[in-house]
Amino acid sequence: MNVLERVEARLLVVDDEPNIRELLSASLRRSGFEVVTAADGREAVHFAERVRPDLVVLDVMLPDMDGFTVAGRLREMGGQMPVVFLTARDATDDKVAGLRVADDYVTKPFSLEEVLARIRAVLRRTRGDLDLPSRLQVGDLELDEEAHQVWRSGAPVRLSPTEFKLLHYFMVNTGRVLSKAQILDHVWNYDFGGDAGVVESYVSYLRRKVDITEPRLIHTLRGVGYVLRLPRGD
Amino acid sequence: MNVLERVEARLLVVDDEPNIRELLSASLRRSGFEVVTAADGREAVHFAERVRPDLVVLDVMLPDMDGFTVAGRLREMGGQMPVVFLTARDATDDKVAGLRVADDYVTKPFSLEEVLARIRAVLRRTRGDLDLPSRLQVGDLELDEEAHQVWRSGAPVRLSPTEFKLLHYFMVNTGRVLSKAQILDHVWNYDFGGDAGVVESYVSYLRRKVDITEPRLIHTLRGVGYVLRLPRGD
DNA sequence: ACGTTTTCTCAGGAAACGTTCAGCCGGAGC
DNA sequence: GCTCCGGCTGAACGTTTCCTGAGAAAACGT
Repeated sequence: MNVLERVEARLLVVDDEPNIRELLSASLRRSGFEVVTAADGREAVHFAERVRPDLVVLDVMLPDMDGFTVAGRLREMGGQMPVVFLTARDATDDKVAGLRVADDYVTKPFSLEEVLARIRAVLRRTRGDLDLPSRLQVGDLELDEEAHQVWRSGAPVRLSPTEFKLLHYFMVNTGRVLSKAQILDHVWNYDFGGDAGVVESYVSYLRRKVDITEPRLIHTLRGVGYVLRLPRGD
Repeated sequence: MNVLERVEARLLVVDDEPNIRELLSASLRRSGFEVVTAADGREAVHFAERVRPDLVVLDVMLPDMDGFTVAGRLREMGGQMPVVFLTARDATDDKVAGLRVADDYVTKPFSLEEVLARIRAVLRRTRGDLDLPSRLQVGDLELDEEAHQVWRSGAPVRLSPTEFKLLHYFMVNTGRVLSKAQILDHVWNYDFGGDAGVVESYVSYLRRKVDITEPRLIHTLRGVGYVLRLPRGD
């Protein structure tokens, strides 16, 4: 029922920066994953052998060995663990080429929603995991993650990338109150320095595009945050 | 059965200000938690190692080391103790960024109800603790903590943040008489300078919004305080 | 290189909220 | 029955929070 109370899968997170490592593992744990972390390639291989994760989140740049090398070792181990790479946005060509061996990749600085979406998509593909639906629905509002498309009352709605990510975050957390800080942390890149004002703007855009008809789904809770839900009368 | 007679969990409270430390630990003990306190980072790590708390309440600003550093040491210890940070409201950007690795955080000056709510929410998430229900019910009055919503006789009721906190405090203490001073201490921030008159106002607001129908749940005990309960065979 | 889309900031205005206070009410005690 | 006292509530105030439109800068597509 509640995404937060179920272990979706076991993940191995590999990054040498403690901040990124903790940011990711805390957030993934909150989303219901079981998480083991490693700080370099040696540790990564060691833990992968021991805990047999369902998926590995792997930074390309590691102090002791290349991320691709680590990925190779993991493949040699069998068990075909899928890999999601983390890479700098300005990666050089040879690195981009290497990414082809990955099941997916995310560029730094990322947003948590981005990473979560990729992880879920890969798990869906490799495990045929139907517990992770690609289509979300609340009332007559529908969102298809794979098709990257949204409908309200059957009519398609055009959203910008940020608007889409925000709506997706709302729909994954239907019925749960989200503070502006929480939204900022999940939908915007982790290096974003701005304040919560931008969240207000985007909520305003979203309402104009997908919440002009009754019943209203996006509700403001003054001094607390926002929540997406059907009004419950019963 | 009584929340006061059961040890809910073992907590470690870390703050260098003795006032805050005592305020928190006394209140948490009264709520059924087992509490150990520490005044700085060194002590915190030491006690965490010895008593293995289920959760750590950690001030970001400590005399010897940064709260995030302490949190890092705690994670290295394994056992994945969740951390609730305490921070000043006007925290600078880099500190806000650090808060993303926290399981939750509360800004100073806080109210005791706020801290308790966050602690319970985190314990619910990390331990799947169903002894700590997110939904409270007294008669036909219902309150959902997560959804931040209230119903009376099935009909949703809109409450301001203070009204919600006050009702929550009443419902957690159903059947127990609460003095105005007690209510002030728990629901309002600890630096609030006003008098108990504001409690009378808010009880009045609450009655108007959630206690207009029979049977009345909020009762005045002249010269003593208030109590929320079903009338017993009156 | 050009126009378009997207993202973010800012500021005005509107609404909700917190707090105080004064006048009223009703029960308790004399 | 009268007086006190504690409690109730409506009004008023300043403050906070939120919404939205306008605009600048960056990214994007052609």
